[in-house]
Amino acid sequence: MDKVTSLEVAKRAGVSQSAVSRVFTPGASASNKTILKVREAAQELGYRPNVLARSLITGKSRIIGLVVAYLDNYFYPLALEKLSNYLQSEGYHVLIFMATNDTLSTDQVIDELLDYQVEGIITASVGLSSDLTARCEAAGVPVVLFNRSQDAANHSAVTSNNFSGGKSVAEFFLAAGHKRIGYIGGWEGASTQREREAGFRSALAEAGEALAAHALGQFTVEGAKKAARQMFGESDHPDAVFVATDHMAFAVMDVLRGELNLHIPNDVSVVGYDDVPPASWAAYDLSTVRQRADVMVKETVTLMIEKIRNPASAPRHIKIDSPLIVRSSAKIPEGWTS
Amino acid sequence: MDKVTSLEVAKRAGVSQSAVSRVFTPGASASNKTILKVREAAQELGYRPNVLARSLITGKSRIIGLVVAYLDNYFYPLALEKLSNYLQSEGYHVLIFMATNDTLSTDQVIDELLDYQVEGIITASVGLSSDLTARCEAAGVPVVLFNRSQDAANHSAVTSNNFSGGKSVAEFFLAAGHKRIGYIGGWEGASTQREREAGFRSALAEAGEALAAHALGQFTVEGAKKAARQMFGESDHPDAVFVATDHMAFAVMDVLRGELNLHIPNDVSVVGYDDVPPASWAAYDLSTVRQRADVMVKETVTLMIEKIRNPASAPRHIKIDSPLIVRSSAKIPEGWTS
DNA sequence: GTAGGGGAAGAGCGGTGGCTCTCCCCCAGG
DNA sequence: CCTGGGGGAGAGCCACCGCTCTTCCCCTAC
Repeated sequence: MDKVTSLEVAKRAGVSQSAVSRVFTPGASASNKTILKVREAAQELGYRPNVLARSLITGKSRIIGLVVAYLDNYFYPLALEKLSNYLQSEGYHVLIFMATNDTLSTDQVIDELLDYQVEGIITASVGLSSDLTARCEAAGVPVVLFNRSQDAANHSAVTSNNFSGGKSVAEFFLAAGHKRIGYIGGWEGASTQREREAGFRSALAEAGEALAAHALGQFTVEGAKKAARQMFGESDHPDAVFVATDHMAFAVMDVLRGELNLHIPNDVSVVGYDDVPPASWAAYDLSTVRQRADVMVKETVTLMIEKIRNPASAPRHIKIDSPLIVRSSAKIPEGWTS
Repeated sequence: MDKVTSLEVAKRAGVSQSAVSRVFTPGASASNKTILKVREAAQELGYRPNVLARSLITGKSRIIGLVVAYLDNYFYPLALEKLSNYLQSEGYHVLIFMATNDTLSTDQVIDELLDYQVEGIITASVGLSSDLTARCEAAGVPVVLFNRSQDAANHSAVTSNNFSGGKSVAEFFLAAGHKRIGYIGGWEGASTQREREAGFRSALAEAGEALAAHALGQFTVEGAKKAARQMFGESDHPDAVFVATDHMAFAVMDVLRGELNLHIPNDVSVVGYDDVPPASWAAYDLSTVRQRADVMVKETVTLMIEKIRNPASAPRHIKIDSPLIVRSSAKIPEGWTS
């Protein structure tokens, strides 16, 4: 019933097996007559080349491994969708692996990935041990980090410009006249968290201001709620807060409005980061820094393909500009443009 | 630098290549001494078996193809995450394909999937042409539909019990005393849409009521908004509406509250379907029918594995009970329990 | 006659698995 | 006690999975 091989097609078409192979290999030459005969026989038998067998000999699996940690932040599914589409259009396919965020499981997951002879690995919001990096390097498998960077290691990475993104939020708050400014971050292990905070603090410092309150929400809804309750529980609470991801910002807004009876933006301005779809929904209408997933994905794939074609190419860290999207969750400075 | 083969390991360990193979094959026998020598040599060389080569001869790729259409409904990323995790724990890996919702591209996508010698195909919210079904059948690749069913074809499928889910929403509305009841659906091609509506209508009919308003939102935010504006633009608008997915329900709520100044649930009761995370966020607090993704995934994988082990096993359609989750977006009937 | 296009043949790619062969252990018989 | 034969575990050999690619050869066209 199953498994039609090129040999059977060859027999039926009355040619050699290698002729069949040539017909199905893009760069190869065959006479029109042979092509016709072979295609017809293949059609009749329902033959399609076995990609696995092909990749065994060519050494190219056309598979890209993708390692993802959280899918609960809406940004990642969206990125995944675009990534998969884009790679598909380039003739690659995506083998997906979920990783919890401890290094142990990540390492194991990447080992399994390597077993599948993937041509490259893209990790989304996942850190890599240097040991692992070495193994990928040794196996000649390029790695590109998506939305995460690592200083020490020589990986390629694509992120939004988190530092300048954080900075622009601070400038926005300052221009609106806010004085008590808070920050609710994610998790110290994440480069995105660190850089957003650093950019935010740096712009405050330039203006001679300092952070009035600081907390970490671990990128979770519960963590963010807890941070918000603590930061806004007292009467001298901040009048503006930058939350490191939209996902957490929604939770913060829910606490401010639903539990603490604070009005947004009159009592508190809230700004997030990511610009996931719910940020534009009327119930939140969240001002936020937009991570342009499409651009990030495009750069990631480009970088990946470049490294596959030329393994010696130097690792690069690409930072995508991330514009501030102004909506109604934060006080808008007089005469604010752009 | 790369590509350590079993032969090299064999040389270093001073054994035959097949001995190396045996050490890395679960069921095979080898002496402790050999195992030790081989493991050591493999360690030193960084050897891992080539899964592709293995699957070429065993005929088992341990790859499951996953076809997904929309990742913009939050339900799917969540399901995908669980699915991938669960399959991983069973020793399978997921090759992911995005499909737009026309049959043409789906067919092409599945062809490519078949090229990778996948052992099974799971489609999430995607319909299959019968021609395609036949080809999968012919190739001996089982197909399981996730969150979609197809009457005619003999596929296995796992869905929530959409009919009874829709029914329970109608009963809930009726118990609360609603008289003008509307429905905003998805897209007629989707079995989920049809069954939810059928269940909803059937419970109304049993009570001697009929649908006061009906519209389709195509499962998109824009479509749902348009439907809502149209349905609630006049003064004799419905006082309760069932929206076929949470995703659309949020958009409907935004329009009702933000554009039409209607109060929820005083002026209009809204109930959704899915129970995605934002449904429990305070800004929406949406009453909805819960699709238990974890149970659905578990059943899907179980079914898949059963069909892989025993290709002759009869196709089954498993329906998962879906409870109504009562929150504040709809009037709660007096003395309502469960 | 020579050049060149295109088909056939065969050697792998990195493994697996059946078959054979060896070696060792154990037991029975002299 | 020593020796020989039977049996089983474990290692080696080799064919093969389905395809690509190089080499070689043939046939055609100029």
